[in-house]
Amino acid sequence: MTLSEEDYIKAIYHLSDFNSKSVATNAIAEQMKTKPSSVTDMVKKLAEKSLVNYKKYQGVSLSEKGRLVALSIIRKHRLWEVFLVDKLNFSWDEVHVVAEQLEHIKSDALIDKLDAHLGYPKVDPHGDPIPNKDGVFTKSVKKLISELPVGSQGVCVGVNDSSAAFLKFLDKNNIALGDTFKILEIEEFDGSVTISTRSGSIRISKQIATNLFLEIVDEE
Amino acid sequence: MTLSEEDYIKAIYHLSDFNSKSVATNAIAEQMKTKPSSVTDMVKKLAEKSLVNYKKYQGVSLSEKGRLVALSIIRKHRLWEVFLVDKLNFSWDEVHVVAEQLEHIKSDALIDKLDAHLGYPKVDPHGDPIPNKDGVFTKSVKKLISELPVGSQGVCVGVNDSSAAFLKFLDKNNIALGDTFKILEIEEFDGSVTISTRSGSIRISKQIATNLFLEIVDEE
DNA sequence: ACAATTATTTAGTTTTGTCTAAAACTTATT
DNA sequence: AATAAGTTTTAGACAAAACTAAATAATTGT
Repeated sequence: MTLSEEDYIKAIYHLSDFNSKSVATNAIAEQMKTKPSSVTDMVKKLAEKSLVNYKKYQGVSLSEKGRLVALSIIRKHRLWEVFLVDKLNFSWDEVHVVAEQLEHIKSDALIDKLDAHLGYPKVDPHGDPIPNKDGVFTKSVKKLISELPVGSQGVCVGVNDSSAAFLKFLDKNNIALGDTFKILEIEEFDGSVTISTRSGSIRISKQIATNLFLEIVDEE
Repeated sequence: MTLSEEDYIKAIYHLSDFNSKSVATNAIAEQMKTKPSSVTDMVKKLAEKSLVNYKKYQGVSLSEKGRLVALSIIRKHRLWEVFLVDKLNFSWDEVHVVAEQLEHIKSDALIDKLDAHLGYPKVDPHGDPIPNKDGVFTKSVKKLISELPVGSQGVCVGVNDSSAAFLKFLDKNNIALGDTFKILEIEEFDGSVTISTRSGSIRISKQIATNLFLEIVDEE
């Protein structure tokens, strides 16, 4: 597979909502920052290799084979992201660009050994699940802390309120994107929530709980 | 720089004996497994970008700019090799192919952090020196153990005698390519040599000393 | 010194992935 | 149901990096 083919497969997979539903030529063109005519050409080529299902004017969907290719690229991307954050001390938000390059390195042995070296992680630094060798992975959902039951665990991946004041509060309380939290207790009375963080457990108000998103990986 | 351009620069650097001397079109074609006419085209392009000095029919040499590009690629290649062997437990001889891909990843931050993660290694698993950010590196030489004075230190990189018997002997004595040895003592009487290995020190006969190559990095 | 050999370059194609412009098809609107 | 608007495909071209075949320069042997 060429680099360009891999990028198209990945784009189609993302646009089809991680599923196999049909995607429009224009949508792919926009995603890939290219023109619709170029997309048509490439899609024909991918159809030749039976990586996608394609009928003129009817949109494109990944074949099973194509879906597995997409998942293997995503597996590589997310493992490299874990490596960059855990081992090389990159920050949460710097890793994507580099991982976009690393995901194209061709070596099964490399990925197996990297996986082992990282301790077989289940999620990447953004809380997204890492498919295994066979493309099996747990779905994840993004939810506000206030929507979750006691016992849930996930990676903090975003804020609703991006005001300076709120971000300052998070900083003060040692809460950063990429941190893993577990919900320990929910106070009926005022809706405040006790969560465990790396540095012990803290209680956050309902207001804060409705402004912090966690990425939750379903139990398997 | 494109991938192909980087590969040409690297080939020219190797063919010019890690120097800036002139290299023949045919030699490059052979190294790159391509045709001389393709080389001419690419060399013109590299000359445009003043990465090489080129006059028709006169061969090619790297410019200072080109030499620095070559050294930065080699730096990346060798750092990745150290990573693959030290961190991912690849064996000595499997790493080259993978490193050939990894060396093209574009990110200065990545290489800096990788270097730090590896503890700023001076040599790769084959005993070859790793250039620093500015392209400065210590020259290395390959010598038989029997040619070296007491105190020398280097990485075992090859054998003269590749008979099964000799290789079996090495295995039995826990000597493998990629190991670092130091010469502790040379016995005048019979030319036998005491060397330190990972698992203590051993004495090897003159015959063996004349059949094992070490890669020695000059003191700086 | 000149012919023969070898090395190098030129000229013209090929392939991959892109582009523009025009044509063909769908969908939405009235 | 007809047309307008939007989407997708076709046709023809281009740039990068390769190739083949032919032409030209350099080197070597006698």
